[in-house]
Amino acid sequence: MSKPVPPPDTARRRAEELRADLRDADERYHQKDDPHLSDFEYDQLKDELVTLEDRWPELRTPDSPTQAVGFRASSLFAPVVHREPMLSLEKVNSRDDFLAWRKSMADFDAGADFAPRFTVEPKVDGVAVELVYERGRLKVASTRGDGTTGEDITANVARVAGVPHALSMPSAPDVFEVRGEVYVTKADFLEWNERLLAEGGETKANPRNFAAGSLKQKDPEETARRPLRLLVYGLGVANWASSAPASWHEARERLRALAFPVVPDELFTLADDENAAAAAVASLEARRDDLAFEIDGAVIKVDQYDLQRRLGARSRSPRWAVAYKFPPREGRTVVRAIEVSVGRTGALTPVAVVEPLPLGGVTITNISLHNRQEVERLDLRVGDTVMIVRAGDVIPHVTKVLHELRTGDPPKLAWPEHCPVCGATVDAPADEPLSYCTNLACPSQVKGRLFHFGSRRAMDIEGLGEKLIAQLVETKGVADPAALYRLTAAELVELERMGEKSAATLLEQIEASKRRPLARFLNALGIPNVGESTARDLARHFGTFARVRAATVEQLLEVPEVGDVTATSVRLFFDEERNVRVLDAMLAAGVDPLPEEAAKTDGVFAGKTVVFTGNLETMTRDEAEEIVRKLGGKASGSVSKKTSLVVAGPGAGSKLEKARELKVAVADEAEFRRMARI
DNA sequence: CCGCCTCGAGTTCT
DNA sequence: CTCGAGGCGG
Repeated sequence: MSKPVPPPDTARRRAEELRADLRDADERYHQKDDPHLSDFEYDQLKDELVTLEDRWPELRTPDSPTQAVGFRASSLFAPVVHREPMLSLEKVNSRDDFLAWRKSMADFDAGADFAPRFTVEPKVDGVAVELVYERGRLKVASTRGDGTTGEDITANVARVAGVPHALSMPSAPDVFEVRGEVYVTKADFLEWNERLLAEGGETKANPRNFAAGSLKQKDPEETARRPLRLLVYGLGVANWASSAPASWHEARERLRALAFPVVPDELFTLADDENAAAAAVASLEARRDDLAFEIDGAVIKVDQYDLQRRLGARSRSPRWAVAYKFPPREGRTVVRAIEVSVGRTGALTPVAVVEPLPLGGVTITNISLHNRQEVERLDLRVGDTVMIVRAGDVIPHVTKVLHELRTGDPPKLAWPEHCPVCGATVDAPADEPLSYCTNLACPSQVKGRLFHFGSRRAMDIEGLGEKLIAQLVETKGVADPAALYRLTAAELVELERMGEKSAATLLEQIEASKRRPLARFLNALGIPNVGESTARDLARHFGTFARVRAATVEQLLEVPEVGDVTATSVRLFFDEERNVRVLDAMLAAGVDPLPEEAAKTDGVFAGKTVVFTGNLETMTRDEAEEIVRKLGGKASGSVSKKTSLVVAGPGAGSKLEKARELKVAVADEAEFRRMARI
C-alpha cells in the first residue's frame, strides 16, 4: 500500500466547485422546480466528485452531496413501465370462497402431481412499490400505477427506512426487481397525525393515505422525515446469479439475506395444505388488532415456483395467489344529522346520525362525537362526508371529515342552550368539556338512571331494557327506581310486547333484586364518583346500607381510595331531599341489600392485584374477578408495576406486552385455576 | 406538588 | 377502549 498522497490544490478547488454546482442544482430542483442541468450532466458532475473523493478521502465533507442519497428528484413522478406487470390479486371473503379458489386451481392444472403448499402472510395496508436493482444498485423505484405503468418515486423511496441502496454482491442477481409495501405503523401514524394537526395541517384519514401522501412529496427531504417503512412481499424479474430459489419461502430467505425487510417469521406461515392455510388466515385475523401495522387481509400464495409457472396468470391477476380480505373496519359515509343526546348524568353528547354503513359485520348508524369541542375540531356539519373507523375497541369513530366534498355552506352545529329533551337550562362548567342538563327529572336522565340501576353489574334485573324503560317512564310515570317496586302485573300487561308471562318474569326479577349484595346496590344508585369499585370499598368498610347512609364525611374519608371529592359527593347524595324520599320508599318496599362480608385477609390473593387479559375458556372474566376478590385480592383492568399477576388467555394483546415489559408475573388460565384451587 | 395508578363514565350493534 | 380526573405515595 502506498502512502496516501495529499490532494493538490487544483483537486481541492475542483471538489469545492463541484459541490457548489451540485447543491445549486439540487436546490433548483427541489425548491424552484427549474432545472438547468440535465440528468446526464448532473450525473457527470457527481461522478467526477465521487472520483475525486475516492482518490483523496479527506476531501469528502460530511455535507457533500455525495453523502446524501444519490437520487435526483428530476425524474420524480415520470412514468415508469414495469418490466413485468404488477398484477392485482383475486379476492376471497370467506373460507368457502378460498376453498373454491383452491379447487378451481386444481381444475385448471389437473396434473396428477398437483400438490401445492401455501404461504400465508399479512396483507399490509400500504402503498405497493417496485424497486429495480441493476448490478446490485437501486436504479428505479415506482408505484404500481395501473399495473403496467407507474410513477417514478425513486428519490422518495430511497429515503424510506430499510430500503437497501446497494445489494451485497455476488449473491445479488444482475437484474433484480423486488416488490413490497411502503407503510406506516399505527403508532407512528397517530403520533404524526397529532403533529400535523398541531401544525395546523390536514390530517390523514388512515395510515395508508399517510404513506401514500408521504411518497408523493415533491421534496425527498420531507419524505425522509416521515416514518415510512418497507416490507417486501415478492419479486418481479430476477436473474438469479446462481441457483435460483425453487419456492417463495426460499426466495424470502434470500431476500432477507440481502437485507430486505420481510414479514416477520411469527406472521409468516408455510402451510402444507389449504386447511392449514385457512387456519393461518384465521390466526392472523385474530391478531389483527395486536399488529403494529394496519392489515386488510392475508395473502395466500402457492409456494412452489414450478407450480406457479404452470398455473400462470389471467389478464389481471395470477392464478397462484389470492387475497383473503378481512371485513373492512374503515369506511366512508354521509352525515344525515347531528343530534344531541342526554345521558344518565345529564351530560349532553353530540351524535352523528349517518347513512347506514356496513363495517366489520355490523351496520353503523350512530356515532358518538363525545363533546362539542370534537365537533368543532372536526368542523363537522350536516351533509359532510366522513371517514369512519371501527378498530379493536369496536366503537366507531369519525377520523376525518372530507371537507373537499362538502357542497354549499351548511350551518355549524348550534350548541343547545336548553336541554333538547326536556328544555331545562344547560349548565356548562368552565372547567369541564361537557355541558349538562340541570333537570334531574329530565326523561333522558331518568331513563339513563333506571337503565343503570337494573344493569348487569348493578341490580341485575333481567328484562329491564331500554325499550321497556322508555315505556315505563313515558306511559306509567315511573320516575325513580322506587317506582319499579310498586309495579303490578296489571299495569305491565298494558305495555307493548308484554304478556302475562313476561310480566310475571319481570316482577320476579324485580322482587329478587331486593336482596342483592350491598356493593351492587350502592353502585346501582349512581352516586357521582362512585362506581363499581368504590361501591365495593364502601360496602366492605361499612358493612350495611344504614351505616353507609349515616356516615359523615370524616368517616367516609377513612375508607381507602375515598378522598375529599368522593366523600363529599356521597354525603351530598344522601342529604339530597329527593334521594332521601326515593331511598326510604325503596326500603319501605322491602329492598334490603345483603350485608357485605369482610374481606378475607388470608386468601391466596390477599393484598394482590390481578389483571385478566385475552379470552378465558372455562369462565367469564366477571367470574374470574369474583374468585380473586373472594380470595382477598383486587381485580383491576390496567397493568402497572403494582400489578401482582396478569392472567393471559388466547388473544392477549397490549396488556400482556406491558406485563412483560414491567416484568410482572404472567400466568395462563390453568395456572390461575391451580392457584385458586378450583 | 408531581407523577403514577386506578376509577368512572360514555360508547355501538345484534 | 379511551379520556379525564380522583386518590395517594414519594
